[in-house]
Amino acid sequence: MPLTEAGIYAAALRLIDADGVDALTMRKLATALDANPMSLYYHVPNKDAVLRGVARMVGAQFRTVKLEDAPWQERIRLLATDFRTLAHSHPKLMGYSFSLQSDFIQPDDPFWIELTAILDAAGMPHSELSHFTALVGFAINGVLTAELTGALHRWSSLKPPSVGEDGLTPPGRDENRVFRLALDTIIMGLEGQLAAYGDFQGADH
Amino acid sequence: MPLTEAGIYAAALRLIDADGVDALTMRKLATALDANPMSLYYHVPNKDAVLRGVARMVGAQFRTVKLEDAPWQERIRLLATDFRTLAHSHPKLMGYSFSLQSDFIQPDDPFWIELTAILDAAGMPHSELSHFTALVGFAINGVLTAELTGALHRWSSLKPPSVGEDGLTPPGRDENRVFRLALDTIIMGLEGQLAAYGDFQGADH
DNA sequence: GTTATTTCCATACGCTGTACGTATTTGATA
DNA sequence: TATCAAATACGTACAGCGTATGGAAATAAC
Repeated sequence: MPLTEAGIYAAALRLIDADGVDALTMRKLATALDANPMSLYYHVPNKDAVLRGVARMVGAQFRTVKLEDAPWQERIRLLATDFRTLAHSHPKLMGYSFSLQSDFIQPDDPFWIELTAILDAAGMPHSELSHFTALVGFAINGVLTAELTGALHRWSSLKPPSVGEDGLTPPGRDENRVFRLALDTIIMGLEGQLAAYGDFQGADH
Repeated sequence: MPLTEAGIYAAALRLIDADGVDALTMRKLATALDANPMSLYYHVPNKDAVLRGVARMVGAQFRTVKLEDAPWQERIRLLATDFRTLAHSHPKLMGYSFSLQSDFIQPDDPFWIELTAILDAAGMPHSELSHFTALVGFAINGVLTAELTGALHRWSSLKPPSVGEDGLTPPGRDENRVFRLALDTIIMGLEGQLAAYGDFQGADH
């Protein structure tokens, strides 16, 4: 099978999923493709481009069910959990990609388009739409990244230094709960913001 | 001047601030310290430890004014903007540190302690305290990281694909505004959550 | 002065990304 | 089918990386 750009990205993704981003090497990648290391460079300018390409590829693969009739809160919840599922299927990549150059998601990717559409449908003023889209997207990404690196679990099961001794961390899937909590909190915040804009518009007109 | 662990971290921080994390090399670091590369290894186990050490060092240096009397909303705002200032003074480090291993901030660092105290003072139930502390911290971190990598600016000044044509992005300091917006939204969300717990408690007792 | 301990360094190894030049394969044209 | 040009693949080589290992130099203790 001949070398292709997409094939290189796919093989790189497999290696990253298996051993992490740091373990990815042009030589290992070539071996996995049964080729010479230098052969890759005809299809790809350098290693950085491979990583960006893999990130772009995964981000673009994202699909979500569109529920145009459901209330926007529900649509955001669904979008976020779908995105979370995607991130969970490539955790090693996500950790790298989000924080280091943050082009895991591109403006023309389904995630962004849908999030923009949802906030628009929620009644967000157009002048603020991109701001809030960015804000919500990156806040979710922050929590999600923390979850994937294990940080969220470590922190959220932390005893406050000198507060209470009661309430031992209950067993069970804690991270699901914290992510949901984050989502609910952001959504509540959005509701507040939208209400404020509504009031303003109501008072103005 | 003899080599010390703290001195190594300090020099590494200077190099990172100047040229970025990727450009940091044990050899360059040694040169900056006027020493042999291998001499560093007596004080530090390996390069990864250097990066973690630098991150820890900066995170621990964080200081904020404590306004115990102010309303918790104001205290969070202050804490977050103080943290943002710190992050802005070492942007290259922040981008790496947060997303890759996320121990920029440790549980015993002032940032975390103060954030926990604020949420506690706000009336957050102790059983949820660490969850919400983590959630708020990582959401803020997400937005902040996006700001430092330039992603926040790129995204928030993005025209929605097929929505409106009016409302050209006004000039001026846009990022300040988006960060503030994120903060306000999260705070509003917290208010909603706290109100819900309050209602529950009121109905229960 | 002698010894013990801490601190530093010289050499060297395996590995990395990739510049550069060349071989090989493929496809078109005659 | 023979010829040639373009597309694709590879071999060699180099500078730089992190750091294992063992010995030198400096410092402290007696």
